[in-house]
Amino acid sequence: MTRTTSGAALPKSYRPADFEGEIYERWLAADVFAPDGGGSTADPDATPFVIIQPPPNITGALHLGHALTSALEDLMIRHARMEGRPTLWLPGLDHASIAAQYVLDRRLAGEGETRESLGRERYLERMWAFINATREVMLGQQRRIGASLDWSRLRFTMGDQTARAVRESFSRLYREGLAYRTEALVNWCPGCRTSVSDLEVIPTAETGTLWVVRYHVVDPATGAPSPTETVAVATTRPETILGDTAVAVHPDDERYRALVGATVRIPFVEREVPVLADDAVDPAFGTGAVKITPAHDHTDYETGRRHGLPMVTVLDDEARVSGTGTPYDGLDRYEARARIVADLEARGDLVESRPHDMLIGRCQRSNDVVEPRLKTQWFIRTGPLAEAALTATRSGRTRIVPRRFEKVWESWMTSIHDWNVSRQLWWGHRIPAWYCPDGHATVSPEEAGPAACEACGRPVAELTQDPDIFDTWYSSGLWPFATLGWPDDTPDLRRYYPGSVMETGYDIIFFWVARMMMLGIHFMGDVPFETVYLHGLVKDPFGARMSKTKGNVVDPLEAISTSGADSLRFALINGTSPGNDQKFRDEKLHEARNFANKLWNAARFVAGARPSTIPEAAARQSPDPARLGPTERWIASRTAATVRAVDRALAEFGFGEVTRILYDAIWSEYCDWGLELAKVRLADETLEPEVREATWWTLVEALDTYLRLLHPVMPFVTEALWATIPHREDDPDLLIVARWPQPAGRDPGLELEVGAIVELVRGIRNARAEARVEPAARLPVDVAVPARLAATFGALAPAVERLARARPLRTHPTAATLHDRAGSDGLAVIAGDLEAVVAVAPSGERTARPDSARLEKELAEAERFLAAARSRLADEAFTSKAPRAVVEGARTREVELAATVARLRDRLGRA
RNA sequence: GGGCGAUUGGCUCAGUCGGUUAGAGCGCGCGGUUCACAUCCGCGAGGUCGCUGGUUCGAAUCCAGCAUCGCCCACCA
Repeated sequence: MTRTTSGAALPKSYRPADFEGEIYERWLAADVFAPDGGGSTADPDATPFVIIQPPPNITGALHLGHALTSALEDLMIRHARMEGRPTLWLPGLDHASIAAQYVLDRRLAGEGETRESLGRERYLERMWAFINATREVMLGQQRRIGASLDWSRLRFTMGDQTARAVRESFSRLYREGLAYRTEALVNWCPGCRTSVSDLEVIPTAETGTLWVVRYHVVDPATGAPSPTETVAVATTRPETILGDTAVAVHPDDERYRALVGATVRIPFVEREVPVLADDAVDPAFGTGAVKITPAHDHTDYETGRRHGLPMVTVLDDEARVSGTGTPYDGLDRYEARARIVADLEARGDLVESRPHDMLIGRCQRSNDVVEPRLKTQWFIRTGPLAEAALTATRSGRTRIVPRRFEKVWESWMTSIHDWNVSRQLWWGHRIPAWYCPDGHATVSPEEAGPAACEACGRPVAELTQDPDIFDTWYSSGLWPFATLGWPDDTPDLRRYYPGSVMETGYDIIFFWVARMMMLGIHFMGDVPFETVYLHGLVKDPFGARMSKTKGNVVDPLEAISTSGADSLRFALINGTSPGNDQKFRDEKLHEARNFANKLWNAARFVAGARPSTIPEAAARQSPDPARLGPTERWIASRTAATVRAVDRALAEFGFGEVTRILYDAIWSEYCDWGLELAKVRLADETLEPEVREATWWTLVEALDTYLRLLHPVMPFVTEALWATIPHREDDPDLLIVARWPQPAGRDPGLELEVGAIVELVRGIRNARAEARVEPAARLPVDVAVPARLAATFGALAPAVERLARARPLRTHPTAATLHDRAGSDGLAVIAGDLEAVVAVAPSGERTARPDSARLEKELAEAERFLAAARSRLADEAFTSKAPRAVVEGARTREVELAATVARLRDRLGRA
């Protein structure tokens, strides 16, 4: 097989839209995404690297958060792939019960239909039609951003495989006593007409009303309510009065001590209920006496259970008053509330009403006010599961990045409640529980249900399946192993479980990460992933959450079409750190696009700079070590430094650091100095052709390395550019499966020497600019070059001539000979121990120096630093206690500064 | 009420296992048709690193307290 450059000239302009799609197709055709794909170059014996991604909801379009997730996960997977590890990143979609039904219901409403009018079967048909239309959109968006997902393993959480896993896992939990069915107070959303988990209830700060209501104490003698003896209670929901079954006070509350044990009459329902003492009552709030509605309030429910109170349900599924035997039956909760308040006032039992700031629980999906209700539902006992999950994080088996979230994790996991998994919806996995007319429940992993009732043996035909479905997060929690074939013992499951990194936003740590951990450990006997990497949220430029209603969303596809997927990826990753939110602005996108453009042009330059002695389709060569000058060695050394820095950042999940390092290295080092210095070498006809060839191969080598390093962040442009440079013998055809660079040796001494010369060039440019020299003018420059820099300076002199526009450039052994020869008319430049004079006026009148202001400033600064260095060195505490290297550094620094100060004073004519 | 995070030049952000002179992009000022790039090049201005105190030879970095903003958790009706 031939390994050659394509030789095709790059288009002049960087236009990502012209090649990104085509490159993705090439990756697909080469079959390089799957760990066992035909184009994989992975070492089959290496430890696989597996990314667990949150499958996006099938209903929505991708937003920037998805784009960030894809960018980060793709970065990790590409890096691991280039390291030669088999990599698995399994794509999928989540069926999102509530979200999907919410969307479809609204659509149906537009057609004058409802869930009920269609019926379960036709409704689900509509749902499948709906999601089949959206799924391609969702998957297409991930392709656009360049995600190298293994499409051969695509999974949907409503697929048959997941359905089996759901039934099997739940049956096991039931048999193990970890799943149980009971009547309990659940969060009921009247809009969605389903229960929701605690996590899906959003506490919302609102100003409501606090009503103080008087209940009449029943006279034990007459059995009638006393007209005068009353107890006042405070409530924000007067309609729940109808469900009151007690009044509670704090046991230590002197005001009410005598009342404990008494009976009060609840208005309207005329129910007689006890006054009892309970620690949960806060004597300082309201009147210090609280009405207890066990069937409609979480706190009251607990109180009710402690005291064995009756639980009276007074609201139906749509939050209408029901079954109270009062005229309020059938009224909506808020209408009933208004009537009840009015009627209380009429009776003279309304003591007061005042505005009250409080937290109201609203449904995450529909925003309706959630109503606690008693329902018979399935729960999962989380205690033992959470304990195992905590053991995993405490032992370090699974670690969380950044670490501060471990604390959040701990506190949540240690105070976790049992998980209500029943949802009164249709779109989702049906709970595999069957009930017989005698009330026995049988849970079966079989789709058709059990053969007969476990308890009484009634045949399945007489059993009825639970109408409810599972909370979406139940199947999501099975994701890391259900997608690999569980409950079957498959090769994939053995090879790719547990996963390496689970990457997601910190906002779903409890929804998803916690559930995967609990279920994964339970069913697989090991954690589902070794590392949890949490990214921050993408906010708008003002720091607000992006939302459709605010109209501040940035569409990733639009960003891609204007700036390219590479730019969007770079923009999202650059300048971010784990777990921290970021504000996204167009400027970030522009910066990223400019960087891609820079890289594009650098590669174009390299391609065009090939010496004519190298054939166009030449095989890749390493530069001949014998022909390398300081320029070439500097480029190689700095490139090696970048490889090490990037490796270090990647090892610490510092992805924002990776982009910063590469941006600086490619732009400020490789382009600004590497290419500029190399240009001079390549154009130098006095050099042997072999030397110029070595220069060019050095540029190719460095460019190759930078393209590899940048590929995980900007896969498209790097792949496109890599195709234009000669490849090594052992390189594959595509960069995506090429090898990650090995760190090469550095040459710190040479880096310092070249660095000094770079500083001199900067100094000369600065002096010229300050003195308003015509930018294009070439001026004679005399430089004093100390012996230790002589060789390097000699080699770089032609470059200094060009970059500092110095002509002629003359060197002198000492500052004394320099000034002797150059006189004192010119602009003085002091850069470390290099000193130069730029001749501005060949025959000038001896007036004030044109550069005295600049030199004075430099002197003042140098003196300030020198004084600081000296005072530090004069401090015995410093010299005795600081590490030797730090003290030595300060000494060196002092010597250098002293020399600089002396030179500057000399130039300024001071002693 | 508990917890977490942020606070660095006009803006957006890096930088903390303490150590030379705190960085970048954008913006700003001056100047540029240098044959890769005006999506560019060169030069420059601009920061007592939120406040107070402590630890230390040395603090943007560690500790304590405070302030402002944001987020998470929590059964004050």
